[in-house]
Amino acid sequence: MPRQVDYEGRRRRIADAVCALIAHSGMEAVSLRDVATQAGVSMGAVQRCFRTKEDMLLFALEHISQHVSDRANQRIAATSTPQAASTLLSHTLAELALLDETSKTQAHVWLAFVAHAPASEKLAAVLHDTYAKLHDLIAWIIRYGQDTQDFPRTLDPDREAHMLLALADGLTVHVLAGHHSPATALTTLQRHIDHLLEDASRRC
Amino acid sequence: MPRQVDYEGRRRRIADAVCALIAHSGMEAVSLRDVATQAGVSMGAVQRCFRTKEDMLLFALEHISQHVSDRANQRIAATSTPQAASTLLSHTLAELALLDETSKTQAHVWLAFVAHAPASEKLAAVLHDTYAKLHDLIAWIIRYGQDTQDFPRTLDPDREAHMLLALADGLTVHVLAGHHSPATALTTLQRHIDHLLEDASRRC
DNA sequence: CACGTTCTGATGCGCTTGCATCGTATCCTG
DNA sequence: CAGGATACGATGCAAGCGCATCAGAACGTG
Repeated sequence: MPRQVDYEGRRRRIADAVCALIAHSGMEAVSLRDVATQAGVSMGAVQRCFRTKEDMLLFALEHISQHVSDRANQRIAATSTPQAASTLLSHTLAELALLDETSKTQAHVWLAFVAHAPASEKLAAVLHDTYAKLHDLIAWIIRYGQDTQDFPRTLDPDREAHMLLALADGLTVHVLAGHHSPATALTTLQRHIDHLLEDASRRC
Repeated sequence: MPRQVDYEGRRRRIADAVCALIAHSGMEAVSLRDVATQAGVSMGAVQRCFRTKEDMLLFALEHISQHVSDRANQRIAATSTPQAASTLLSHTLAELALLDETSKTQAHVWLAFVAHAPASEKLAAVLHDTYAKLHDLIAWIIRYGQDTQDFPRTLDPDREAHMLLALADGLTVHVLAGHHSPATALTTLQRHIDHLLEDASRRC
C-alpha cells in the first residue's frame, strides 16, 4: 500500500482556511490558490481533497454547521447538574446567535452561505437541514422547561422556537452590520426571554 | 454642445441589473460584462457611469437602501386617513422584512451586501446608516402610538424598535434560507406585535 | 451645413481563475 | 530491499476578469 494521509484532518484544515478567507474578505475572494496558501498546503493537495471548488465550499458549510450544532447540543448534554430551563434556553440561544467575538468569524461565514444559497441547490439543502435541526433543538428545550414546570404550558413550543430563532438570527445580522454591539444584542435576547416567561405565567 | 444622456436613469437601470444578477446567482457572479448585457447596454457605457466596479456595487446598495426606506416612509406619509398605530407598525415591519414575493430579490441583494460588508469599509458605512434610519423609523411609530394612546407608555420605544427590527431581519433570513414561508413569517411577526401590546396593557 | 465636443462599443492588455496534467518523492507490501 | 501504488507540487491551459484605449458615430451649436 502507498503512504497514508489523514484526509479528514486535512479537509478540516482546508475548511477552516476557507472560513477564514470568507470572514476576512468575502466569499468571492475565495480562490483555490488562496485557500491552499492559507491552509499551508499546496494547491495539488487541495485538489486531491475536493474534486471541485463547489465541493470544497459545500464541505466548509457542513463543517461550520456541524460546529454550531455541536456547541448547542453540548450545552444540553452538559446539563447533568440540574439547570433551570430558562438559563439553558438563553445560553443556547446566545450561542446560536454567534455573538461573542470568537464566533464572529462563523457568523460571517454563515451569512455568506445564506446569501449564496440561491445560487446553489446543495448549499440551500444543507442550510435548510441545519435550520430544521436548530428549530427542533429550541422547541425541545421549551418542552423540557414545560415538563419541569419552569415554562408555562400556554407557550406553543414550535411557534416560540420559530420566533426565538428568528430573533437570534436577526441579532446576528445586526451585530455583523455594525448596527449594535454583541452586549446590546445579548440584553435584547435576554429581555425577550424574560418577558416571554413572565407574561405567560402571569396570564395563568 | 455634444449630445445629452440621462445618466441618472442609466445608473438606475444598471443598478437594477446588478441587483437582478446578485439575486439570481450571488455576488461573485457579478461581472462588468454580465451587468452590461443584463442592463442592455454596452460595457463601455457601464464604465462611463461608474469609474470602478466597487463604485457600481456601492451605488447599487444605496439604490436598494433608498428603495426600502422610501417604501417604509411612504407607508407613514400615506397615513392621512387616520390609521391605528398598531396597524401602521405591523404593516411597516412587514414591508421591511421584505417578505412578499416581489421583495425577494431585494432581500437577496440586501443580505449579499451584509455578507460582503466586512470586505468593504464604504459598504459597511451605508448599511450602518440605513439601519440607523430604519431603527429611528420604528421607534418613531412606537412613540406615535403612545401619543395616540394605542400603545402603553410602559414600552421603551428604542428597545422595542431594536427588538422588532431584529425579528424582521431574522424572518427575512429564514424565508430566504427556505426555513419557512413568507406567510408563516408574517404570522410570527404579527403574533409578536399583538403579544407585545396585549401584555403591556394588561400590566397596567 | 460644417465644426467641435461628447459618448459609444469594440478591442487589447495584464492578470487571475478553476481545473488538468505529469514527473517526482514517499510510503507500504511481499 | 525491490517493486508498485499513491500523494505531491509545479506547471500548463483556456476562459474570464477589471480596466484602459481609441476610432468613429451622434449630437448641439455657430
